[in-house]
Amino acid sequence: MGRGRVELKRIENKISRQVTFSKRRSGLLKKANEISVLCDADVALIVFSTKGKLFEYSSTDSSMESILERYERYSYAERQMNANDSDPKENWSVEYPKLMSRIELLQRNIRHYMGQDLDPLSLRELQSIEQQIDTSLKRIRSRKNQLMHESISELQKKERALQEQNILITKKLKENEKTQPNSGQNSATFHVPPSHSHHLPNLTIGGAFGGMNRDGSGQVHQYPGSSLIPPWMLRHVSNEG
Amino acid sequence: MGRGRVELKRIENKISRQVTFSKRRSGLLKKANEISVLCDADVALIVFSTKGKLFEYSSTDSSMESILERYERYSYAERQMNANDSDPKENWSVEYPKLMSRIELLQRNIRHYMGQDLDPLSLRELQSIEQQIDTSLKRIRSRKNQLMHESISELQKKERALQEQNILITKKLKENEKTQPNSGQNSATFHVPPSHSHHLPNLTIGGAFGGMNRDGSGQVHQYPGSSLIPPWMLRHVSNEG
DNA sequence: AGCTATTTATAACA
DNA sequence: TTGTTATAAATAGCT
Repeated sequence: MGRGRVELKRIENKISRQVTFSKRRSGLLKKANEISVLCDADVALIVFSTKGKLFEYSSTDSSMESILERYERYSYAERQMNANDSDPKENWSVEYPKLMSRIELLQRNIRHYMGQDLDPLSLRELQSIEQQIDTSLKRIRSRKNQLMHESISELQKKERALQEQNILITKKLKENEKTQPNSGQNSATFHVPPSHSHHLPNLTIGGAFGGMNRDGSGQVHQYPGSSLIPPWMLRHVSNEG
Repeated sequence: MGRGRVELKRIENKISRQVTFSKRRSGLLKKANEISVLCDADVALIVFSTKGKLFEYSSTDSSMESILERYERYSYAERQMNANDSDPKENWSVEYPKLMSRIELLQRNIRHYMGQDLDPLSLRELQSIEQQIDTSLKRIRSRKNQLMHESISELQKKERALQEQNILITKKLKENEKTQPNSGQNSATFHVPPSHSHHLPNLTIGGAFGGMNRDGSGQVHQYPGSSLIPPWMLRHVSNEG
């Protein structure tokens, strides 16, 4: 919608990407709100910009947290559909305080890792946490470096492949011009055998660090024709009512 | 958009509400996908229909869970457990999965803060965690410095007090020796060694602690383990006196 | 931030 | 539901 079609791929120009983000974000939030009001649905929407800034929407009657909890419950139940322990109903008076205290402990831990609520801690404890976090930071940075290196290698590999492909195509082009000197420019344009472009697997360059899909499914949420219904949209689409 | 304006309020007709929900839902999901691809954003969208059916979308490189974790980290301060509800015995089957899923989430978070299980995280998520941890580290170091300052001040105060006491006692001793030169060794009972290393004014320990802010700006990057605190200082001294 | 020319989304209808 | 169509909305490219 706008002056000219837009390809469904990362906008490379930083400025226009940012502008588009701003505009579409407000559009998305608006639509999220509309469907929640019009159709009486609970909606939670979380958006992180490239720079890590958070934008969120949640329908009025349920706060974000309660929707997320509901989601967790839903997906946890789904995940645990198979593996069920012995009926925890029987020993709830043992389990419940246990779980609660565990949760409190974990939360306190996390707050400390986030540098919050440090006042009750002694120097010794602070030092211990400091050391732990310092180690984590090194690990995280190391992993980050690794990912970036991998990404760079991948891109370089693609680059080389493309160059080779270019050479091949150029060679073919010249051969064609020699064998069919009469056909002129047209032959050059159309005579690249399509099979060659398929020699190389999926050379999609564009998304920075693209190919780093880590969700394990290997599914790529990208579809050739933007008019088609993308695969992710088919999930959960079934008769409701 | 469509034939006629639409009021932003709940659609009363059940059928058309459902149709609208279905259409708008796919539209919303599509737009969520578009902004994530076009603008390189991380998006998580959760929609519950009136009947409680779940629909979800999350951008490619981050699974839903990891985006929610990131969200939790971001807005951690605001969240609390609703600890004391009605008797948990009644809705144990509701509470249990909730608690378990929460514990899992918290544990995953903690592992990430400890630099473990980083493999499933995307580059962007790693960066987000890195930033968070870096901030935490600064806060923790700042708090540590504050404690050490307090400790030093406290010690200096005590030192001054002891010095004054020392002088007083010495003076008294001399007076006693003048008025009662016979009593001799009695004074040894009250004798405080006058020459301590603490006599020296301006006890600066460790150097660079001056002007350290609570907010972590002006951070000194000390590495744990290398910057040692004198053992006598390790005990948290706030309650002395 | 505003302003259009266009593209999209979708409400009503079939 | 699914498809079609007339229209309302969203927004891409500029300023």
